[in-house]
Amino acid sequence: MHEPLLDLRKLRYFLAVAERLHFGRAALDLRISQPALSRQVRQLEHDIGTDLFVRTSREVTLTPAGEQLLEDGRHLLAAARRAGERARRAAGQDRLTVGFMLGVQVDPLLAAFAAARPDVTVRLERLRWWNHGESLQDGRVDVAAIRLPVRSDEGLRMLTLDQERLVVALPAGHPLAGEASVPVGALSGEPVLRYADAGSAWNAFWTVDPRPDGTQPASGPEVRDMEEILAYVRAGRGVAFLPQPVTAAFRRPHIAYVPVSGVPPGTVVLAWPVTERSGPTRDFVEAVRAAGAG
Amino acid sequence: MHEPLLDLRKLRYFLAVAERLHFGRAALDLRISQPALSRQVRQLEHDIGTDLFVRTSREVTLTPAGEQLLEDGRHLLAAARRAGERARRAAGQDRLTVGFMLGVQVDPLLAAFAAARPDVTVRLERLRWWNHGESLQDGRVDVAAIRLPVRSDEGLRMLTLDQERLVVALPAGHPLAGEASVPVGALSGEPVLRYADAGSAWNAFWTVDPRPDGTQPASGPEVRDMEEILAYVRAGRGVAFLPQPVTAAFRRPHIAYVPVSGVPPGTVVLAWPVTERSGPTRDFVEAVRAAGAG
DNA sequence: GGGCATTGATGCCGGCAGGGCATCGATGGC
DNA sequence: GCCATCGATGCCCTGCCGGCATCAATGCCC
Repeated sequence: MHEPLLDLRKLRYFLAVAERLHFGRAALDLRISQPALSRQVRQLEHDIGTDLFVRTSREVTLTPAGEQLLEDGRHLLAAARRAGERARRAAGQDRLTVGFMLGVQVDPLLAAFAAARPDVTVRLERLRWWNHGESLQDGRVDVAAIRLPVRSDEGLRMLTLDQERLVVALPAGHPLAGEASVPVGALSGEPVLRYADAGSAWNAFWTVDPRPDGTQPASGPEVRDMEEILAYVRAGRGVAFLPQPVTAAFRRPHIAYVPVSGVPPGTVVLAWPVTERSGPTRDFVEAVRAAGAG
Repeated sequence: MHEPLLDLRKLRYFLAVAERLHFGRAALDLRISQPALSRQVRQLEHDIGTDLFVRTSREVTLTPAGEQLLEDGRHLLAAARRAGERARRAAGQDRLTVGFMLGVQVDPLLAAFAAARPDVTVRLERLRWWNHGESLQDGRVDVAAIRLPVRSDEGLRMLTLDQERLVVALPAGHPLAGEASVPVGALSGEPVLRYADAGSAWNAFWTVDPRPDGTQPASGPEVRDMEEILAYVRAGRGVAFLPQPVTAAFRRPHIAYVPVSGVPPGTVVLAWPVTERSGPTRDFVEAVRAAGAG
């Protein structure tokens, strides 16, 4: 009884492959494995009833059907996002969704807003560094407390909330693990763990590059998950930098977090789309601004 | 890592509810259970981030967001179907998908076509009485060997292929089970099993109504599945009419199939959309027509 | 006003799809 | 001719979807 209706998730996978003409790269970007992607695309081809790619082990090409679907699929996906956004928008002015990143304290913000607009119901949504832009743009969240950097093309307005000290994750046995703080230059020989598919801006963030003292980060293994980072660190395969507040969520035996000196702090901002969506959004920003001043 | 992207299956479910404002009816129409439907709609509401219905146990109403999504969703779903169709269409003229219903022999048709157009690759797709129209319209199949009736608004051209004798499924212990054939009038007292959500035309088909001898079919339990039919028949709870060729797929102990006399035969037709899609479609029809004449 | 029918929600379970890891096979490049 | 690249395949495991049974809320009717 199952419907062979077009599946937007598979369509999104297809588009990723079609735009890069490369399964491995597309899989990285989609944050799934290459085999999973291959299979999903195959299934899409079966659902539609025609091949979309010509695959050789050296090259991936679009079939005519693929070309057509690349064109239509982009519009379809955009229309789907718009539909969700418009529905949310129609829901009215008595609700507000606030995004936040791990470790960012939102309760003061919520308290300030609740005082100003007790009539508005607030929902919370956890964001990741790689999806905050999309979430704000398509209206899944109205306003979010996130870490810099943000891409300039994301169309966000921002208000600085806080500064976060940077710490380094070291294995407990590391010579520097006991220090009260460690200058970044002392870590220049250590390979730095990086997220596999971060853009250059986020890569710079994770590796603390450039560094005020001119030292260069050594490139370490690529990871895809915080637990992977911790496993590498514990094994002595590398170190990782992260904002101090997130460490609370990842206290582990054999892992030490040591504040890093000689680097600028990270910045937490309140961000919202330039295309202001709801009255509550503006009120939230204003309430936070006022509370910050007071 | 899961995407909260709009899911078209859930959207289709939502539309069914939104148009009927009734979960139970919509579930019947979608051929899933009411609990499953309720949950899918709930999940859609969670994905989008806002309620779509106001539910009381007496009435279901759309929220403003629901109204909006009803409007946009229809277009989105239509666009999705079109996208699939256009992709198939772009695939070119060297492939043809042939639909068929259970029990219809397609090999002569395929043989005739293979002789005429050996260059075309043929795919087969099994159709059901309740989805053949959609499949032909959105191009999932190019041409299909199906049973009448078809709805006149389905925009199909047709060519008669065959006539099928009607048989009745009886429990093996039934007094008429041993007969070589049974007049339809002899069955007028028996409750007739019917599909739960068939339109009136198909309902008439399953119940053999009206009957040439003027007898009236008695209404029996509604079923949703051929196996349910057989279970009912075996239990003596009712009888069911079906075209003789489909019985081959459902031979079972304790079930007897007896030809029915005094009723017109069923008709198998080759059907294709008036908006002729591919050259191969026309060639297929022509090959079948020619073979039928020969 | 109390039983009853209607209707959507919930608990529980089984099957399957989707994703991950390890590995294979094909294809160019050096 | 070896090797690197890259998509496909085998195997497993988890989570989701759907089904059945049942519950809870709400009008209706006598």
